[in-house]
Amino acid sequence: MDKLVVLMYVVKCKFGEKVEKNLDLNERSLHLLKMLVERYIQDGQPVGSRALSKNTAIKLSPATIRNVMADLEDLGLIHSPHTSAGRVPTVSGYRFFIDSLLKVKPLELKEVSQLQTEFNEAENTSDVVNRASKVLSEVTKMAGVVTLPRREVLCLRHIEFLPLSNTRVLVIFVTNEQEVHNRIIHTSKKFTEAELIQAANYLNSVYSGRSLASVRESVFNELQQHQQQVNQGMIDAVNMAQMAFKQPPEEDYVLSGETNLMGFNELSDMGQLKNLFDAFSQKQGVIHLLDQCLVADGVQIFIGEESGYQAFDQCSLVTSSYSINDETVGVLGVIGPTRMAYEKVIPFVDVTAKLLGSALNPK
Amino acid sequence: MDKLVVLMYVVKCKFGEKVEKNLDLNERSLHLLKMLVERYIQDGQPVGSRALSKNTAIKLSPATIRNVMADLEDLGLIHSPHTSAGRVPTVSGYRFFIDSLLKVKPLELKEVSQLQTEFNEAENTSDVVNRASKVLSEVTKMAGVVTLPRREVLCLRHIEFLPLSNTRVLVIFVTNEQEVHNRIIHTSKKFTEAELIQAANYLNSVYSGRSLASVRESVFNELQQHQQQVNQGMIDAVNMAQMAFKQPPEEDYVLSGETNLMGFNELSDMGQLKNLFDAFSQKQGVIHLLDQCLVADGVQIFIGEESGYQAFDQCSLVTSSYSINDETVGVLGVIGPTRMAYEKVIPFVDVTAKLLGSALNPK
DNA sequence: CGTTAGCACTCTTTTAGATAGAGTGCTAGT
DNA sequence: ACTAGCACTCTATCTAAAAGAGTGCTAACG
Repeated sequence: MDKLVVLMYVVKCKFGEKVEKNLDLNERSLHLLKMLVERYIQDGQPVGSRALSKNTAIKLSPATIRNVMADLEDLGLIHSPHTSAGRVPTVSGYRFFIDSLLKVKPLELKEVSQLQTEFNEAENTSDVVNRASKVLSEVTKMAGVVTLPRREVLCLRHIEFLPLSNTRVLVIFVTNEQEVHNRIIHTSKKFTEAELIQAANYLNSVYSGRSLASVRESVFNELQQHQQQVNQGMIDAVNMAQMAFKQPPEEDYVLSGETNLMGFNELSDMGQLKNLFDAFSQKQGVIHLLDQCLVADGVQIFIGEESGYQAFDQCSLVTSSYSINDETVGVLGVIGPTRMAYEKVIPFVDVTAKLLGSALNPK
Repeated sequence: MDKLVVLMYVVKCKFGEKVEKNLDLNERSLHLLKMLVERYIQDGQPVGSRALSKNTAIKLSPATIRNVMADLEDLGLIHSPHTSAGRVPTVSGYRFFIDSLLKVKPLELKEVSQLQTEFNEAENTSDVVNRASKVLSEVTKMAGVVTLPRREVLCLRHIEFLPLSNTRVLVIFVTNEQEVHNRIIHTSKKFTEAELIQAANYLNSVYSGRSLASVRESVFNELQQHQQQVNQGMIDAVNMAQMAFKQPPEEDYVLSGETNLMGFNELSDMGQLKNLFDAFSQKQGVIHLLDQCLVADGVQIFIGEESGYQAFDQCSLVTSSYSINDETVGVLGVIGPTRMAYEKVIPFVDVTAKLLGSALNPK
């Protein structure tokens, strides 16, 4: 194990203002809310005033607690399923809990190093990503998701062209030492095998070792400048490179442990569950959601409807972006019921993101 | 649309002997059984004697029908969930129904040609396979599965080596005109880039255009024969080829419409469903099951526990192998509840397999 | 002898009512 | 400001009863 990672939790605080505004939310109310949420996360049952009162840390009668709870309900932080049930946190309640009340405890060194070992043997990018996803799901017993690192920052190692039928050309390129990609382009004319080899040689000599993004840029500039250059072979090569790289990188993610979600009875409504799994297999909706986490640093959390994605209404998503060489290249996270052990999941997701980043870092 | 396909249903008949043995299974009983199964497949409710009696095609009193049903129950073909419910087909009942009673109706030409169009635009193998899987699930509203074609019969187009760190070498090879594969091998010594290029050139000149299976064989023979040959470069090349190809081809399949299975209430037990989906993501169990269908021609059916795979206990699997150039290379099928419309699914799976085969056929 | 009508019986499903339990809101008292 | 007490509401559980569906058996019929 080489690098240990500094833990830092940047949790977005949407409701920061609200704390100021509602002065009636005194120390005691907050503490009660915290107790209530923690209790609910533990048991999954609506928690009543009596239950809270029995809690050692609180020496108030149920009646008093009821008054406080009525206030919290007015503020929309908790909610009663029906008259004679206890209270349950609302989305706002969870939000407030996470942003202002939750004391996240960093992982122990031992746990971190154990996590680290999961990545040690991995050979290539997709292997690392798979392991990350698997670890996320296995540790949390929920679903783990990891987006593949953005291709932009990958480093071009080698490119090659093979002629297909007609004007189609198979482009194979290797990035990041050992990741093989391929795509098919349609050229303006039919090239011979020799021409293609020559073109590849040229591109390899000029662009090998540079990032895809910079290659794309250079290629574009070169086309602009040398529009009517003498060396047609070079133009052809650059042209083909542009076609190969201009296609938007297909975004994708790796999901593990989806089936864990079938165990939670808050997700046991078959219709909802079907929606969720449909979302998983269609992918684009989830990708869109994950992309939103790409911009922010640190851990980001979507609670229930906050994600704005119907299928995730009953779920929470705890994500963190991960970086290679200080450049953010992907997102990873955990998907589970809104009632999850945030205080454990948050630091875990954070650390895993850091570890994934350094595992992907070319030494 | 170029080729139309001859339909032929070779359905394995496990219970062929039983028909002979039980002489009491006269015409009438068989017809009644047929009615019962059809009715049950339609409604999903246990069917009673009265319901069958009302059926226009049968002019028997409920009492008589009850006697017959008692016989059928003794034979283990149908079964009563409890005293006052109707009867439901057992696995044996379904088996007998499918093997001996079912009149499968071929698809209409129109339907076949419409199916055909689904494959027309597909460019490469994985695209074709994906479409096949999607079609299977969308038409049947159940889950569709297609194994990737066995690599053995693929034709080697091009091979290339790239040096990695230490003695590791990245092998890229193209099969079947445009399918790109890659793997990493560990060589006995460190090769220079020039050596690797030379090795690739040699292999390309000798083996290009041959099937992977034959390449593997030749490579093996060559190593045996020329053990102490002068040309070390050639030995190295052949050696690397062997390492690249010896690894067993990773079998895989494409699954679509799994979520359709969440809609059936015979599969609505969350525990069972979880098992099923776990099986889908672990893959090997399903692959093993599908491999069993690779040997037989035509449509094969596993009903409920017949598959011998716990997770599929509540499901039936209707499969057919598919072939390229008369060589069987893969399996495709439909997964759904045992109560499915076999008379439609069977011909559909059959035709789809034929179409997939011809879509994959290099012209 | 095969078929049918009749009937008692069994089992599930539905409905209803009663009861217990949990928790609340309100009021009055400390 | 807090608490005790109490009436009230709603859910969950249990019981009993009734309805419905279907069977198995027996005896009668052509």
